[in-house]
Amino acid sequence: MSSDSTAEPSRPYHHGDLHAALLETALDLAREGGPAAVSLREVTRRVGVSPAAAYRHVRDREALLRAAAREVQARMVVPMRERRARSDGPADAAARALDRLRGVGLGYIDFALAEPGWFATALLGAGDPPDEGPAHAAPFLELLAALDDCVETGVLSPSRRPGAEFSCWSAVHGCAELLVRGPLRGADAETVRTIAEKVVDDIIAGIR
Amino acid sequence: MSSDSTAEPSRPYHHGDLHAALLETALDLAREGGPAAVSLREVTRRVGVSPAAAYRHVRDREALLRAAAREVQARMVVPMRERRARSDGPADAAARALDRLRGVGLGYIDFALAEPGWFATALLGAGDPPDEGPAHAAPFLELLAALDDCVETGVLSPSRRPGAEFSCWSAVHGCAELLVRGPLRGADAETVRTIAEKVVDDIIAGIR
DNA sequence: TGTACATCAGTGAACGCGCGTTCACTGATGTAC
DNA sequence: TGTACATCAGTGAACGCGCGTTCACTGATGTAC
Repeated sequence: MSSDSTAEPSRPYHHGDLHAALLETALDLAREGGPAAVSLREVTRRVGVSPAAAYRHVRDREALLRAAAREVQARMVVPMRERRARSDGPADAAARALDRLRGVGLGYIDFALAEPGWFATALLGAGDPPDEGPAHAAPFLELLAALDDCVETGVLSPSRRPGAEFSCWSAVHGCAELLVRGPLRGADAETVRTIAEKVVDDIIAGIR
Repeated sequence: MSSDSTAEPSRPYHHGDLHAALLETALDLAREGGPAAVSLREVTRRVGVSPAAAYRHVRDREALLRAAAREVQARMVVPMRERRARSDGPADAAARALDRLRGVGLGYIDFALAEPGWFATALLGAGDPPDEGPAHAAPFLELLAALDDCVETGVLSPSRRPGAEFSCWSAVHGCAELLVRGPLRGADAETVRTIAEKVVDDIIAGIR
């Protein structure tokens, strides 16, 4: 038997883990309506707690939003890694490195298309607080690793490596904005796919 | 002698042209704080008119914001054209076409850096209202013309022309976001310049 | 094992804010005779 | 040229909204004796 009279299972004490619940709910709201939809009042309302309760676990609204952004960045990277793990790709290392780089780019764009609310939130994560490095967001690290892989396998000349991450990130991020918020929002799936692949292939050709 | 007792020069009747004043002030606010800073109350406050007065000239806040966005797009294109008019560039047509394409890309990024508030506003201009075509924003048209010029002068093979505008726009827009709001915001001017040029050159290399 | 106490997570009410939008109005302008 | 009238740009007050944040509090929990 539970120690609770009502049906709620295992709430150690007051709420259990309100901090986690706030973060989870902030993610729900960001997913539905982007960062602007994340308000402390709506978050606490959904969790079933008074607005003031949030302040026991979170400095202010901005801190919660930044935490959510960091979590989104982490989730962005999951499909990229899965794609690579599946890897029914080519056998030789060079072609595989290239395929990986392509996968990072397409994974980024796919994520933006599948989760526009989260995508809009993610940018806020690379914030000013000193505890987080400047450009250490998870998807960016994934890109750096893929590029290094390309250099190691001879796909990319070492002399062309410096700054390549900025070109790749720019093209792929810009493409995502173009398709999600820009003039091409609402294009049909086939067009979207074509454009995404062309942008990724063009920038890879450009940095080589 | 003016017909006015106070020093105000030439106000034909009530305000003169409140519509223009509202738009101009909306642009000021967008410039200072991006689209979120454009509120009808603050606009009318600055113009010195009651909030309700705005509704004689503008359907609602969103309509004013869209009008401002369209105006920003138009202004974005001015420096690009000036740069081209100065044109102390190379003599032969092919190199000049390439230079023009480069100029459009760098002009886009420079504008974003110089006017981040306006830049953030511009995207809202390519809106759903049927009076405006979908992808007919001024900077985009400038890009199309530059690309066509490249094809005509033999810089770009006609077979590679289709879709090239999306690759270029993606790279350049993504770069602007990277530098203005993204992980590289706050980088020193020299770094910024280097990255902007590399991104533009890489994508041009990639589409050829 | 049982009781007194300290802790601190969550409450409820309130603060002050700014927003978009509406409404009946008023008063300056331009127009018809 | 002068007067009555219609127009309609701008007013002022109010509507209802949601927000972030604070405060003194209360009550459930864990702890010391």
